[in-house]
Amino acid sequence: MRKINTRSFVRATRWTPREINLQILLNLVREHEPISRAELARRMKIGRGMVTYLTAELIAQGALYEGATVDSPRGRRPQMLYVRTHDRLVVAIDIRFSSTFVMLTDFSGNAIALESFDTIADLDALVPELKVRVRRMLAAHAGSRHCEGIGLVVPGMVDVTTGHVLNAPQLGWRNVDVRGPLQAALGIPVHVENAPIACALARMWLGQPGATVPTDFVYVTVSDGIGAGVVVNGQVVRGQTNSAGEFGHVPLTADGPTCLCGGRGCLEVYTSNLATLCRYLGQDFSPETARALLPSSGVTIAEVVSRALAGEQRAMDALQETARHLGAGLAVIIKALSPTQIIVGGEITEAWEQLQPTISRVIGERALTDMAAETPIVPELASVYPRLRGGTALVSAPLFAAPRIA
Amino acid sequence: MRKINTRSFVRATRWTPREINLQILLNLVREHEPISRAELARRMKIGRGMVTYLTAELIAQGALYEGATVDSPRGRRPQMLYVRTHDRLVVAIDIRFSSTFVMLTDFSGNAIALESFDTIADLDALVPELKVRVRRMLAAHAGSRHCEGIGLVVPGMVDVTTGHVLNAPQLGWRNVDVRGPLQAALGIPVHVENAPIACALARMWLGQPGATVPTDFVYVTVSDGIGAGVVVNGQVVRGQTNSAGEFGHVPLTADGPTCLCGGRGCLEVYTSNLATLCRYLGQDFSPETARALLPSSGVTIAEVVSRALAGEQRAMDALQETARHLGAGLAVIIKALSPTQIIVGGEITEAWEQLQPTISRVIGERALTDMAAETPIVPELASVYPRLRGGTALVSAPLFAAPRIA
DNA sequence: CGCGAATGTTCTGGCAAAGAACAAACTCGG
DNA sequence: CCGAGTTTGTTCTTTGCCAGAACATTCGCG
Repeated sequence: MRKINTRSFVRATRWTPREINLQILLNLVREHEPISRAELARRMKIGRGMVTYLTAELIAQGALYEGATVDSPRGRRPQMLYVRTHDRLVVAIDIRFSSTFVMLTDFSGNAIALESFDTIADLDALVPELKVRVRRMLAAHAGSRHCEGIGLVVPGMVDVTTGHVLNAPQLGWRNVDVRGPLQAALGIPVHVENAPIACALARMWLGQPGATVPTDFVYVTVSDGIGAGVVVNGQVVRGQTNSAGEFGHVPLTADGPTCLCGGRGCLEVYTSNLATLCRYLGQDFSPETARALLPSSGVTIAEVVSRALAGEQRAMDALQETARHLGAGLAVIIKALSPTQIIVGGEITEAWEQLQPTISRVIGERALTDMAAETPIVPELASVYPRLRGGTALVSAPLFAAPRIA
Repeated sequence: MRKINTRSFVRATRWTPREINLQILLNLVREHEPISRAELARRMKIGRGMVTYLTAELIAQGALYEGATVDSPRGRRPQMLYVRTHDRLVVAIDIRFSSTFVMLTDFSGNAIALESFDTIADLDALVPELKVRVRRMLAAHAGSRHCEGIGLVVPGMVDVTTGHVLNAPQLGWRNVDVRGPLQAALGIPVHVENAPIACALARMWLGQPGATVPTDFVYVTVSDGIGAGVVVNGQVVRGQTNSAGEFGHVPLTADGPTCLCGGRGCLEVYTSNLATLCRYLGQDFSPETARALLPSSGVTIAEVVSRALAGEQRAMDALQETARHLGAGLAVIIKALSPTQIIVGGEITEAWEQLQPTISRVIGERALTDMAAETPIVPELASVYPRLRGGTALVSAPLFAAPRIA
């Protein structure tokens, strides 16, 4: 039951049913391809004539294409329909604290080329560098295929309507317009988004065909900080100030270590990769020591995880302690939003088999109901490049989204 | 940007634009009444002919009625339209731990009659009692007006699709079907809802005409426990297990007092009325002492508030301590959801002038951004009967909600 | 009383949905 | 090899709503 916002609504016109049904049809093809017109007619409960009419428009637009006919037990052989994805390209860019990744993908997220370079935090230097790399990548691999957009994923708060990065502490950006210059340099539409939200969008829009796609879930990223992308009713929650989902700064204790945010005992000071590293190195966590430790020690979180998997007890203890606190944090999310599942991304998921029991135990101790205790906690390995998949989703998802009506 | 759920979608038909535009028009009248057809045509950017056509249907349905014509500077005098509310009745029922309230209201929430009785937790005794009272109330006050539904507000988790109360600890109800028997006894449609969500719905649907109606907010109820109704994008968030919004059991400290939920240091053990009473009486909080203290001491939260307002320092200290912890809890909500506002309901709002600075200070200390720190925290006094208004909204809101499409 | 201006109603055209009818393409059995 | 049966896909007709123009109504003002 949704309330109509009378200050900002979209009235229905004579073409509204068509828009809606075109979009439903497109999504049905997306999730069931290959699929025939007759099957679409059955699923949508409309006549086959209507399907012919609607698909003709989508084919003319270039959204769908007809494949080969296929065998059937009897009767005329159906002609299969597919979403046109392989010749529509996207450049996904993932800017992280140390490295920036640039990936060329097709519309369904399949990688075509990937490169990376040391992150340049200065925008005036970053934009030309990206321009050269994107141009080169497209020249080398695009061929006749067309690049439909750039998806830029940033570790920080973003206003997606303006494309401004409001606050990205890791890059030192505050209220920076990154979309404008990049779009001007490349002449390709640019979409900017916060990393955890982008990961959530990828999960929602680029799921494996046949997999059940959740519409109410939380994607928690564990890296230098803790972030979360919240999806409710198939829509991302941004909040008034584009700062929804900051579960990383929910306090677990009133008197814990001080966090970068100024608070004490935040989830982040116990479970971020920096916190895990400090714990492994036997240091108390503080923002300063963590930043200092990172380069001087030469140990990375990936190293700690692999040592733990190799049997080093000290590394495993540090990770298990992280898992305990992470379980407490996820329990807060479950109480707040009761999602159908929580997806956890980050390097520590490589040791998921070892950490999952600990996380589940803590959630079980703290959950309010049995059903809540059984909320699936699903890992997503860093090796599938969730952020870059998110960049692709930024460009492709709007073409499949429900039309805004009423 | 919303994803279409291909397993459960509503296809558009030839009548879909009509449904949508009828609903938009109805809501425009609701929020701007009195309003003329010509003004509606301007606001909806459609021809006056279309408005005549649509309003004729709504008038035939009994949703709108025509009022008097009204003066205008020049030209034909417009004929004003109104939503039919005064002769459509609702019985709102608020079941609380000690008392149950029954109120007869019209469709826009105006009270016609109110009575209360000691709560009967036994469903087999409660239903006949309610049957007698509702029948008597309608006979005495309804006249020729028709009662369109009953809105039942319950302190606990509810599955609104089945009308079952999943868990209401204050009443000792677990998975109880309350809608079925009540509907059978009275022959009137019954809607059941959790109290904080009902309060949120009232706020969203029965706001004062002209007031800005929020579509992203959280309603926090402070009574024997702490509950929250969460509204995102104009829709209530229920979560997978109908347990979203349980911010009362978010931990503020890892080693605080034990809560009824089994956890430690929950927001609720610091800020519920029971916790405030314990603090005022100089007792440490525990679930048992709280329940025991309540009847034996003879002091109620309302009494503590009035003593604090009368100048008793001990009472004010107890309330201020509650406000500090409440501020910490609201800061968690702000970080999680970044709502446009938070509404606080409960007896302690009577002392809002004194408590608000404390709450705002704590939020300001903990907020991540300046904008988040300025999130409006709005009190709603218990004297306006927020729960009963919620009961009315349960019945009236579905008739104004956006049609479900795609 | 006539003119302009605004509101509200009626009429006509165009277009998309709905469904029936038709064409196409295949299997299977005799 | 042919026709019956079956399923897919296309075409055609009907229906009903949106859209906009034309028309009717009702007021103020000179």
